[in-house]
Amino acid sequence: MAKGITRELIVEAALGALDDGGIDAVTLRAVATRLDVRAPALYWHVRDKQQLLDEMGTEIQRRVQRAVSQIPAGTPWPDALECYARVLRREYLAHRDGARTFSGTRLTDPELLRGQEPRLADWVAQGVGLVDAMDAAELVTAYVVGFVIEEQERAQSAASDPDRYSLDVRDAAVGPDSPLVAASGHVRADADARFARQLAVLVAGIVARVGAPARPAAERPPRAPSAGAAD
Amino acid sequence: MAKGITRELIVEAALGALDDGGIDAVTLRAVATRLDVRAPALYWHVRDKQQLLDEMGTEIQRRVQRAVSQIPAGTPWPDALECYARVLRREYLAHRDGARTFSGTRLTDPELLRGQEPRLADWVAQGVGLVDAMDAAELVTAYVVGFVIEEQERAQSAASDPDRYSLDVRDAAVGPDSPLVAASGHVRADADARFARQLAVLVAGIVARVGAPARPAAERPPRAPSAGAAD
DNA sequence: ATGCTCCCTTAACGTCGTTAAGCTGTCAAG
DNA sequence: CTTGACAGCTTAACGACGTTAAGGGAGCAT
Repeated sequence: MAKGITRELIVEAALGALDDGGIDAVTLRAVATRLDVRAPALYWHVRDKQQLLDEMGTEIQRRVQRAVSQIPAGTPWPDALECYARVLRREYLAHRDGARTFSGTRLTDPELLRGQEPRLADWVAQGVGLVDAMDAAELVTAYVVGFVIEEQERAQSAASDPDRYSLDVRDAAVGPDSPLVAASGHVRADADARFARQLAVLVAGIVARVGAPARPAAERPPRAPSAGAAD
Repeated sequence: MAKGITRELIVEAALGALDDGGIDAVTLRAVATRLDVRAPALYWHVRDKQQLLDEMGTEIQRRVQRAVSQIPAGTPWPDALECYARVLRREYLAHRDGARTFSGTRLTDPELLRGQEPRLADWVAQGVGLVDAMDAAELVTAYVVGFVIEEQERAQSAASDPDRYSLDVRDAAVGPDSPLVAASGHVRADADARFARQLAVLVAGIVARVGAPARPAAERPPRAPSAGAAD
């Protein structure tokens, strides 16, 4: 890899290190090595490690917004909201420890705030109040963050200690006196199904509060778009 | 502080260090100093730092369960669910970086699993299916985790950099071309009110899905209990 | 007295984020 | 063509971290 470091390359290398070894592997030395450079060189482009982490979170947020901006204007807002949730989960799941690493990061790019305007305008045009729209987005965001944190923690634990989340071990730990707790471990579906179910419940609650959109809803909510395209 | 270290004392000291300086201040040396002991002494009682963190998360979870177990049996499940959410948020907020630190920790005490049995039995007796009950608890848990992570991150950023979340700075960053985004920063209520609103929407969605409980609901959901009492 | 076990100590290793100081190339001004 | 400035990287080093190795000393059973 040739020299000529930029902040974007550093973020990219850091995301690569994250994917390979999780958050503990994102060290300045490791990132620098990926760029064929010594660790202090990074300080020319980045104030400190915290800023690098913020920059990583901001980049992920940019990808989320890029995907969400592909949802056609006029899409009934409950469908758009669900689509946003799926996109957010997908981008978090795409990187090891993604939810822990990227959630609650301070955005470094005001463009990401401005980019919310068209969607917000679309929702208001559909009759959603500003407070309701914010509550809806915040509610869904918080849910996705919490869900994926748990999901990735579980997946990582299962990888490092296969016994940890096996049903047999769980049954033994629970013991014979708690049949419902024991059974609850067995009806646990795969994460995709649970996420879809719970998200539907959540959105239904929001619709009940705000009122269904004026336009007729599409038959099926749109799939999560994959990438690219301007706003 | 006299000698005679125990695992419980270590966890207590670690929680103290967490409150004083946040997650970065929870070092084995700092915890040991609080107990008037050298860092390697901790390794006699704890396998490694990860186990200490797990033990801290487990202790918090124990406190949550202790508080939740005070909700009287027969309480309509939507009220109990809301109460659980408030208790969880309160316990997370009680410690700096609480949500980040305690969420997704591997529980070290199977008693915490068994302790869910009475509540689960109560809900099933009220006509809630097992899958619905798990979805409800998981949904609420994920929401609280995500909400409080954001809440604490914001509070901490505001403390270290007062400009960061001021409305003036935000307005300047957003610029004049995004009136809705700008306005959305101004209608943002305090965290308690937002949490209450969003939680009500969430629980309403779950009730709509599961069906209201057979018994008549109490007029007001019970307050979050404060501490103590056996199961 | 002897040895055993528990609990703690000192010393040290390797790695981390970060800073200081200096080297090297590019490029504009003289 | 020389000179100086400056961007962009280097090596060296600091203190703090998690963790391990080795050993010391109190208490107690033999």
